[in-house]
Amino acid sequence: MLPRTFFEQPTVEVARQLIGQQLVFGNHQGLITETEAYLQDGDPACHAARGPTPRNAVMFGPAGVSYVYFIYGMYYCFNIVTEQDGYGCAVLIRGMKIDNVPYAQTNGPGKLCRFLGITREKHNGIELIGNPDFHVAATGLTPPYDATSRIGIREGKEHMWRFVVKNI
DNA sequence: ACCCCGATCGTA
DNA sequence: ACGATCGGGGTT
Repeated sequence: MLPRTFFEQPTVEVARQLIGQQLVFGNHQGLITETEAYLQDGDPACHAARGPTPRNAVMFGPAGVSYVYFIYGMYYCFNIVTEQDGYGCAVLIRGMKIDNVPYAQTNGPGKLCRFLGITREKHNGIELIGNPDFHVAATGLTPPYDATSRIGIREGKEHMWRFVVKNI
């Protein structure tokens, strides 16, 4: 299981290194295939860019905790908080490959939450460190990946902070 | 109290 | 490339 110190690293580095690691959620487990980094400072696309609000509060807490938000009136997105306590940064988990599950069901942030059953009501602010039911485990894999602009944002497209495995 | 718009998805 | 969709966050 990845320690808290892993998630306390710079957010872009965490997003990179999460590619190929194993996400465990209840009965389900799979390899993370796509991530995006969101930074408090100098990143207007980040929910925490304008300071703490009820929605983004957990982003400002300790690293290694889940941040789940509701979007477009019908989808949830799952993030893992990064950096030191007090800094509003996180990595959005955009996709994972689960054995015997068609990738089309887990290859987007909304689809992934829908498949796993992740909701803000139940899964926002969950501690992932030392949690056997919900955590990220090291695989030792370092698969090749592409770095691209992030999806669905207006500002901050100049940052290549989306990471996707090359061979799915 | 309310308005606007979004870290999406599916189809064209 | 674009339209559907709609709850709720953020500001009034």
